[in-house]
Amino acid sequence: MKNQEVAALLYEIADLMEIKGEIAFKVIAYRRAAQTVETMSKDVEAVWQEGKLEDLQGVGKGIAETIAGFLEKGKSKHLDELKKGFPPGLVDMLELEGIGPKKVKLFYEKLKIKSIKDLEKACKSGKLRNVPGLGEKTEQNILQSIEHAKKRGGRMLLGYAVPIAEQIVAEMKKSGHAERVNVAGSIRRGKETIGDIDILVTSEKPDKAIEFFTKMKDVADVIAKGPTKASVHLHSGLQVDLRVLTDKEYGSALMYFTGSKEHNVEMRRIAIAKRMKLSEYGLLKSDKFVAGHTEEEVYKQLGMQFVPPEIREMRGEIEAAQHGKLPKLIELRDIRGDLQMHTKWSDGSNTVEEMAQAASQLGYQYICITDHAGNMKIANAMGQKEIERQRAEIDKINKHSDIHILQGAEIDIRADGRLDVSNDVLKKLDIVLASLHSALKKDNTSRILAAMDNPNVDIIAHPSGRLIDRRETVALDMPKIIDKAKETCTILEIDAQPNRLDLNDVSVRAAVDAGCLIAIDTDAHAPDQLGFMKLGVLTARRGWTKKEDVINTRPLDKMLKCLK
DNA sequence: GCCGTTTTCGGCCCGACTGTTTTCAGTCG
Repeated sequence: MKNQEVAALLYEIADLMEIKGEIAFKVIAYRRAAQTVETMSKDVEAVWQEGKLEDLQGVGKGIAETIAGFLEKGKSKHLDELKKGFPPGLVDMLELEGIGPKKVKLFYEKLKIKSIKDLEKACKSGKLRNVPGLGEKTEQNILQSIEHAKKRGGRMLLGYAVPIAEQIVAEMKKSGHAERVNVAGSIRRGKETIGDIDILVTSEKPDKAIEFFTKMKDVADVIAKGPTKASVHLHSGLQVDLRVLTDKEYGSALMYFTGSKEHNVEMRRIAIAKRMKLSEYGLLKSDKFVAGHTEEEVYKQLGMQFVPPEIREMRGEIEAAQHGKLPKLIELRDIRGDLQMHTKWSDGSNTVEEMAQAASQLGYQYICITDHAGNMKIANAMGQKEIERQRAEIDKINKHSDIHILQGAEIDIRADGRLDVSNDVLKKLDIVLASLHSALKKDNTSRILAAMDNPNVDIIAHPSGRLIDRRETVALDMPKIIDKAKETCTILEIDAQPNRLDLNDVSVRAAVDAGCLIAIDTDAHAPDQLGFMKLGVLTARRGWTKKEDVINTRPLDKMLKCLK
């Protein structure tokens, strides 16, 4: 699949056109097309071969030609033309807070600044202040942006941001200056990584709320502070935005602040088509307030179903909501068990009994202990004798446990596609998870296909093998894997570890659409990691997953019937 | 450059905040 490459090409063209001073709508057009290609499940190359590029949303004659040229020749004439006369470091400057295309252009033309490094030097030597429109304050702000960029080094994992956001919500509630307090933004949408934290509050005393917010103990510096809105950096480098509103406009503001931006833009467009106006202050018809107290009422007034935050990504949710065809998404409370976790028998930090007790407190009916088995010494994998001893232990605990414990194992798929444990041993386990851990460059797709053909393999664990902050998705033919999963009745997993979330949202959706069954597991290596389940459910929801698509929403007997 | 329940031409989301300006451009979300 070359979708990501094509999207990157279109984004880069957009960035360069913007710096060049191209009219805004052209730039927007390229970004929209890039987004379509980036998030669609079909292979862009296949669409091109069918001659149907122009059927894609936001792709017309011009952009279709650009894409076709790129797919044909492996490089883009259009992009090469644009790059002429532009040093490669220019677009990097767009990553800095407070720097947009106009400033980049200005820096380059007036001061020959070609990179972030040049820019830093120019600020330190006070050269920027000589340019009309720029001043001393601008220099300081840019230096600070560069510092933050160095510190932050990209986006933060959802699983790490959620506790921080919850902490801030708790503080704001305790402050006495805010009545309703919510996390909005990409955290509310459950995106796997987040750029900043958005907090929304209603308050009778906005100035007090803002004051309290900008003086919280974790705040390192204040970026912006007005009567209704403020932004700060925490000591960790993370940016937090606060917006203060009245109760009346709470719903429309929550919508606005939740995003995605693209979803909001489309919603506003729909409002205009209906001769109304949508902003964070409500839905207005000739300046008369129509809706805004709740999100539900805004969607209703625009003739749509309520769209859950997790799917507000411009992936077809608007059309579905207009036709009343949104699925009822899975919820955390639907989960009845967790089918992947580790104990001291391999690389976990607690006993079977301790994990069972923790799971029991979450209200689960069953769990599956899936310690590593085979030859993976690095994960302290169990041998055949240990598997038998573990079985005896589990049987013993099950006699007095209020939660049913299954014995499973996580088995490595070797470089040649064979499993690391013999079928005689696998047969005796309740559930077998197979997954890639090593030799990730070697023909990953056929290794997974081979594993699925094994009648003992029930679940493919963390199928793509990615680690969000360290390792890219291994090269996989996901459509092939999904087809095979359907054919062999193999379950695909969403591993809910913060740095995995694997399958990701897009792949989950493709799998569910194809009729595959999903398991959402935490892969917990300690009791508190069982709480990652909510991240897995968020990812499933982002993939339009329903309760019935997920095997561990079923009671024990029905769940077992889903296995091979 | 794209697109059509207002349109095949003329629009394309909208408001807050900052820094530099004396009325606004640039940036952000």
